[in-house]
Amino acid sequence: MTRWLTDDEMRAWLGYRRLRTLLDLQITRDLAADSGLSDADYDVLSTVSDAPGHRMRLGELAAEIKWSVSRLSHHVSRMGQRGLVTRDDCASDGRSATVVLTDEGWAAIQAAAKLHVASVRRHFIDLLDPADLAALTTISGKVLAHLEQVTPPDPARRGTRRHD
Amino acid sequence: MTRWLTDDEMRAWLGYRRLRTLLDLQITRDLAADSGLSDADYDVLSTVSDAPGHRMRLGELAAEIKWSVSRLSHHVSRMGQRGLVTRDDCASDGRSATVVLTDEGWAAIQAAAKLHVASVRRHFIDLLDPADLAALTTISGKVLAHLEQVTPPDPARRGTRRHD
DNA sequence: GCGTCGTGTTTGACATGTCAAGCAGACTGT
DNA sequence: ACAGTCTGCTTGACATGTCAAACACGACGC
Repeated sequence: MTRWLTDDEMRAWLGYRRLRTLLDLQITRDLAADSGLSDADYDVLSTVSDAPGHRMRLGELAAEIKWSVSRLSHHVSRMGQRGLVTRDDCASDGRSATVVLTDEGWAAIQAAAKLHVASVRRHFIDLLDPADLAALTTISGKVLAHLEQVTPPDPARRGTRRHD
Repeated sequence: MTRWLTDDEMRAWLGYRRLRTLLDLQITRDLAADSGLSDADYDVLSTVSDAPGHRMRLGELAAEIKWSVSRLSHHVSRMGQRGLVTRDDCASDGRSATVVLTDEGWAAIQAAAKLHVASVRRHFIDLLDPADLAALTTISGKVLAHLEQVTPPDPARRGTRRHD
């Protein structure tokens, strides 16, 4: 009844799983050793630093990096204690909170980015040739097109079935 | 000085990151909804169930699934409370602990496996054609060959430089 | 035999993530 | 204008992961 994975399929799947485990581990380690930041810190800092004024609404930021709002709120508090960001009350909407990079946060992400790119190159990008990169982009494109239907990207369009 | 990522490289890297985030999220959700297991539970159960006698030394299991021993020890305790596994003292070496599947654990992984494979097919494998799968296997092969040098697979061969 | 060290595992304190309330500012209809 | 509801965020209780210390057995040298 069940269609099990063929050998080729299994190799691809296990390869992905193992890649994911080891690559993330290595990148995380490098980041911590090089810059004293966690993956989480890096995602927040780099995303906010791309936004105009180095500031971003909390909810938007959460959506962008696919975190729960609650997780982000907790994490921003911790980053606040370390002086990397501050919260700012938005003028137009009293409920909303805005995450703002401090000078220290901006310095941290600038310093980290160079080393992070080097790490990504060393352990991933530079190991692959252009055909590999193209294939990877194709693959993630196909899968993401599917997943972004299944996982409601907006609070809107809710009734999507999860099993088909 | 720093070699930033080209557009193609950036697309490939961000694609991978986003794929990793969303695919894992979806697979985890399905697993929890279908079988009441976490990813962590599934990794432990499926690995132990492949071992002869449905039993495995704690340290070996940890190495196999790339967890810290401590994490596994904690997690085995929790799984023990849920009746999925037990600890068994090894006869030959008094220090060592062995993780053994209970009948309930065996039943759980058998039931979960079918649904998990279906989920993996639905959200990943069946979206890709044979060329994609082959490319993925190539890519993970290249990267893992590198990473398994960098990350000491054994407690032996320690002095490996992390930056080269 | 018996200190000493190495190895495999457990434990406790703490960091991080999740889930379900709680809360306060904004919208809506009357 | 104000009761009810919605929305965006915060909070607290709890689950999970990490790190370093403790532990307990085994192996080795004397």
